[in-house]
Amino acid sequence: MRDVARLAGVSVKTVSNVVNDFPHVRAATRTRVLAAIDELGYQMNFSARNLSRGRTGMITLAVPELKLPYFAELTDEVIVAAAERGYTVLVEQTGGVHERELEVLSSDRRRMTDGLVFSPLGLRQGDAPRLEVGYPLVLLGERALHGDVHHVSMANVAGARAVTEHLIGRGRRNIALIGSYDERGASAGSLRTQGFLDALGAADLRHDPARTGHALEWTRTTGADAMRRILDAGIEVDAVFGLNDVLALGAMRVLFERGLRVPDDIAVAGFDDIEDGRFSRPSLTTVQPGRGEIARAAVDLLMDRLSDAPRHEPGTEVVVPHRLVVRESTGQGY
Amino acid sequence: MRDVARLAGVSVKTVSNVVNDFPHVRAATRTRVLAAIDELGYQMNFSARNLSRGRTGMITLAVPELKLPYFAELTDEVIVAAAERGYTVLVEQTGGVHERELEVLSSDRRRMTDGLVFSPLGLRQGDAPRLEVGYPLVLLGERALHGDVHHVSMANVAGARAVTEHLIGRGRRNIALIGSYDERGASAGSLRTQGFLDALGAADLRHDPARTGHALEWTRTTGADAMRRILDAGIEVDAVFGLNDVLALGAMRVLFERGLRVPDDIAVAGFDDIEDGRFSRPSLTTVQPGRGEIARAAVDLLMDRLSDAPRHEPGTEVVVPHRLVVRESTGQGY
DNA sequence: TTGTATGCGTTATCAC
DNA sequence: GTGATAACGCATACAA
Repeated sequence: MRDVARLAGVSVKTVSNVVNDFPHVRAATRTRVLAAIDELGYQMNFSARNLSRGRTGMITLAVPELKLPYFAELTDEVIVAAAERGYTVLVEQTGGVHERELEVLSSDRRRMTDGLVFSPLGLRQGDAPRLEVGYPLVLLGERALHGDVHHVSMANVAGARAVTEHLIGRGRRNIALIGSYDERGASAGSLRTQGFLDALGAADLRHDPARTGHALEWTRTTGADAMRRILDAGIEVDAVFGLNDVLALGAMRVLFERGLRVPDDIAVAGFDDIEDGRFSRPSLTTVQPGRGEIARAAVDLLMDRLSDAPRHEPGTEVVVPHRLVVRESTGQGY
Repeated sequence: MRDVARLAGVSVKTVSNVVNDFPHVRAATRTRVLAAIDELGYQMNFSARNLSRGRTGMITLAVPELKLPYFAELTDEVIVAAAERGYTVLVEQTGGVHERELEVLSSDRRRMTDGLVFSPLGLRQGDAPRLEVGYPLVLLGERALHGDVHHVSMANVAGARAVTEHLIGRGRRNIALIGSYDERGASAGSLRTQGFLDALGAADLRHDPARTGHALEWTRTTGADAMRRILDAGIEVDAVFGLNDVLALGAMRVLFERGLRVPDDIAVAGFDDIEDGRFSRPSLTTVQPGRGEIARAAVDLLMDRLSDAPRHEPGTEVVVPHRLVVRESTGQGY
């Protein structure tokens, strides 16, 4: 930059002004500086700028696992949303493991960025104090965890209730629940379970715990395993609600292996609306949680906290509405 | 850090030495410094370190799209491999668009990191000069593009040939090819197409171009579209080779919609071994390209180029072996 | 509108 | 082994 200044016959300050296009620079001067920059092939040093400014222009996104389609699609959208605002995203994978989630909150790597968008899985009530971090943080999930942190949440209860009501409306009475694990707290799992139970209650149905297939991780494999356990127990089942799509897809695979027809014998529904569900056989009924809006809202909230004049109160919560997507897996047969 | 030094009664340099655990620090001094660090809750400023060291400890990974399962899984593994070596990954999405791929090579965002692992899609022969970048670069794909750049490639030709031979071995003679688009160059598409044609040639079979379903993007949607076009043309087909798994899954979905049985009427195979293929109905025969090894090799090569004493020659190529994975979609029926 | 001087927090180069 | 001091390259008061 010093060289550029010399060549253009101006001071470093002026070059800096041009590069950051400050308002008060004479057109002639600017042209001269730009020419010099071009001639010397000058490129700004970000480390120096970051040191001086005290900011990095990067944010961290922490998700359980990138290979889970929901988080891959979410990350995609967060990257795009951040890019629109001139920010770069650094992706962190926690595996949904409690210890590693806490670690992310205070890790060195996190400190290389200006803020964090965090999609936790294993965080518990007792972890609330750990969320008292000294940097901009936006949580993806329910607000129950901590009052002063920005939250972006999806309509977990309402969505699960809607899809369950849909199953009931299709005449199903013995609905298996795949994926439930920790009923306490405000995890997506417990909230969706809540919505599920609400719908059953409203229809005067009781949920037989034997029709619950637990799954610590939410993957196709664990969904398949849970489905197998339920079928092996010999309990009557005429529908399956997977707490997310991959669980449902894993379950559906097992139904196929056991020679059960979907939806004729057993209807299946999931949650998340990942792309696979549109092409599976049969295609999967699900809840579209508004992934795009979530990503955008999260980045917006973080940008707001990063700005020097935040508009949002601490602990702002944005709830994104859901949409029920009915497909073949709960259809009339095919 | 200055405060820490003062509290510990040592110089800044000594604190720096302790933090970077340099060899020559007396144990007593180290303890004292660590105590001071702890008491003051000192945390190092990365921007300052980066400026001083001239490195950032971050690398960029550029992929077409994160929501494509193959790249999601690849990114996952690259992040893990980089983390093992103390590096953080910054993910860039090119959409596979030529212009944006060129842009990534010289973008400001790229310059925030020490190097680039790049998985191009639309890069052409003529772009070779653009790969003459002044920073460590590792390309994922064939070496044809540029001689002096490190490459990590999968066994595209051999893998495609193996899976095609498998289809022929199952008695299939009229194999449709889904996804071929640009036959020139050394893209994954043209190489896999090559392997496909090699296998046919070796079996004295000819490929009817009418059985080729072009697809610019490789997604489930484009795979489905291509399959529809082939079926609508009324050409005889007893097998389908999707140039990757999502194309094959999209095609399989269409076969299902048309009432064709897989594999009885039409066998289907793909390439990539993404997780979906293990749970699809039927499960998908495919080629496992060694994704984990690719990620690790790429990061290793980049680390080597980043080190002050590189062991590898410029233009080193690592070829990762493939493995054929036979599943239901080419089985004996089910 | 533009220039000068100083600070940002570390690492590196020397002496000691 | 440890300390003083100069870069590192840019931003920002403040002065002109």
